[in-house]
Amino acid sequence: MAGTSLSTADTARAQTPQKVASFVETKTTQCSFSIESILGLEQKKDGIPVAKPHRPWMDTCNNLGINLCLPIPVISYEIPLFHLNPYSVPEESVLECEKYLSATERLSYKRELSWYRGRRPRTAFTRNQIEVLENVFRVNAYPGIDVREELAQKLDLDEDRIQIWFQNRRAKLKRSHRESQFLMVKNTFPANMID
Amino acid sequence: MAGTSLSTADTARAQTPQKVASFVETKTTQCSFSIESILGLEQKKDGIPVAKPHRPWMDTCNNLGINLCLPIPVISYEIPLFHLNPYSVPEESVLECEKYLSATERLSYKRELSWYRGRRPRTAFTRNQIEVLENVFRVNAYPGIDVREELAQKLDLDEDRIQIWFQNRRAKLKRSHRESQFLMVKNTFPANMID
DNA sequence: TTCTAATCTAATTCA
DNA sequence: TGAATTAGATTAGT
Repeated sequence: MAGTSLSTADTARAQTPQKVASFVETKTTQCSFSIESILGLEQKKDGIPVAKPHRPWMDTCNNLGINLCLPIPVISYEIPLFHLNPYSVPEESVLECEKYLSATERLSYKRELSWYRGRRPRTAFTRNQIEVLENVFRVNAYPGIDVREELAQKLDLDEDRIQIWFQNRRAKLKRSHRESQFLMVKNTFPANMID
Repeated sequence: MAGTSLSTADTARAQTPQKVASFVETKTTQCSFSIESILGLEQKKDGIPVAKPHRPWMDTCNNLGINLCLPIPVISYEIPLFHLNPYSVPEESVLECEKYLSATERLSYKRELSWYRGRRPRTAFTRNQIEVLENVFRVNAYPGIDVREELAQKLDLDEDRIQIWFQNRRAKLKRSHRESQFLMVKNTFPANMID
């Protein structure tokens, strides 16, 4: 059944199982490592190609009996099956079905599913919320708990969301600064030095 | 240059001067502004309607003198003009020039244009590179920095490209899983229930 | 058109 | 607190 999910491109690539060796041979010049060493590094898990998914939040949630009240019976019936192995299972496979839901149902369903997955549903800030947050950010990129609380109340958001938003906003600012600095340096030199 | 980190989208959002009241009054240490004053500062710029082409990457690039050494003289002449207002520039008009370029010139020009726009030129992985990446992916979908670095060296790619490739590959896997699950659900129930 | 590289952001982990 | 990283959603190039 899983095979049907693979695109033709994937299927085509899957037809060439053991050709890594040939590649390595052609690249003998700088071969101080072997693919085998990499492959050997991670032992597979029942054929599941995931060694270290780094998803700690799954640990605390994969034993909960959630989704008892999903809006659609069909789906509430399926989800417990997904529970068995979160890694090999498409957690959002059901999202495909959303097409057949009303807007309200879809939202509520998405929320349930996200919670089931152990991940906070992605917050969709409104235009106005972003606007206020940006304006505050221009003046103070490190608002204290009091400001955050006040913003939370005014914008009808959890204080946690405010906190996270500012963290990411600062990260974004830093990143852009870094990049512009980098480009600036780059541009002080002729193109043939960088290209 | 902090201002340049804000996209035009941010500017565009600044059009709902709402009352967020004076929450700052409760806090006196960090910031002595009121939200109103902050919002008041951002009453749109001049009369510019600010259309939004959604090019966030421009944030870090629209103030830099790039393309000082374009490979094609004709175009290197043109691009600095675009610089003045990247958002109001009709890219199609630039593409017009392509008709007068050879294939090689066109390619190199496109690359420069991408670079100018602040987007990295799309990397074209070779067959061998894809093959190795796929083989590693089957065993470990979440390679650490060490494996990525090693792959980068072996495949003559930036580590960043490796990282991005695995991200996109995981997304693709998820997508295909999602689809197969959807088909499974669909096949489990009569068509009239979901279609 | 399809596939996918590149980008952006919300969320999370860890030092 | 911030850097690194993940998922997920888009954008856009081939």
